[in-house]
Amino acid sequence: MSRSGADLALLLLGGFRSLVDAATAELARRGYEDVRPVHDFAMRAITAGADNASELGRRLSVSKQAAAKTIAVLQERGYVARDTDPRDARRKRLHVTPLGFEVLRQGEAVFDELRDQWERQLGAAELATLETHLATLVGARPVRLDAPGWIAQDLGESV
Amino acid sequence: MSRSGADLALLLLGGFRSLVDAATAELARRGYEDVRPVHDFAMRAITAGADNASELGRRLSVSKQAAAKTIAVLQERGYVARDTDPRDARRKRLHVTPLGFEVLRQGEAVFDELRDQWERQLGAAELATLETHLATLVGARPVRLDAPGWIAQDLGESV
DNA sequence: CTCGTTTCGACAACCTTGTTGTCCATGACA
DNA sequence: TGTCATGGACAACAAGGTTGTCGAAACGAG
Repeated sequence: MSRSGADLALLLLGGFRSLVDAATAELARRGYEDVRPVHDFAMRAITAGADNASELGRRLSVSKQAAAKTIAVLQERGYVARDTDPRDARRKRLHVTPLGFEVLRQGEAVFDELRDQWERQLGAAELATLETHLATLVGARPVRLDAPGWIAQDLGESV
Repeated sequence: MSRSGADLALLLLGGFRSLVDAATAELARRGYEDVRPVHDFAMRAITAGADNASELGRRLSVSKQAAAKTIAVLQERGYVARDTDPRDARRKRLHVTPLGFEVLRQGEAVFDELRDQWERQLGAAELATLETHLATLVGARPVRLDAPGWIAQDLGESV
């Protein structure tokens, strides 16, 4: 019974959403409400060296204005902080706060737990195979997490 | 090398986006630009019996106002048409036009071609296994395609 | 040293896809 | 007939993104 291509797309989306929805819920349960993937993604980029809004925008493939808005939210929640750069007065150096790191750590743990759960359902070897195959198909293309409503914009067809 | 849970989520998202982006591009190439997944989804629901805005909203788990906006777009493009219901003057009966059906048909074909491509890369049996496993993990939960920016809102963590 | 160019950050206006709230016309029913 | 439910339209607003503009600071060439 060969499934249709549209079904396959739906399966992938469904898998992703299952994971993500569960993770979001668990994070909220642990006291980190309002944590969004974009936030996590941004914090990782900041940790990795994107210490100003313009650079963060570039790394996330988003306009610097959008990056600035994300930063504003993160800052408001206390996940990142900014101070002026003594060497370049135009910049405000960004860094992730201990609280921000805690969110990152917990988020990772939650996702790993979910993966373990799937592993118990499918078996370690099976899940590993599935991952390998997906990796083959997806390739090394970086995944962008931006673009609000992209699901509605890009999801081209038949899904 | 056990991958992390976050990577798994990213793989799923990546797979989905690969498919969808390719399909959108191909559809555009065939002359159907600006076709969005939501449109396809909505047309299917209309075909399946959601012949008015309120009902469509319910089926798509979206407010009737949002459904009405989608309908307005579809109508403008000529994919659906509306006429008054002779038995209930409050209603405007919806139906998909031949052009709309053509879009649906082509969209399906595009997705199937993409699936075939993956099948050639992985082998029929392997892809079937992958699909079966995903289906197991995802369960029968219907996938909602709504919520603008849900990716940014729900993607909870670590992804 | 000064002038032009580039870069950062902020502000404003606008788009898109949702959401609620409100309202009227119509239909269903007691 | 009077009351209540429903469909559709309109308005106001939210979230996330975009582009355009602009001032301040830095850099580099004369």
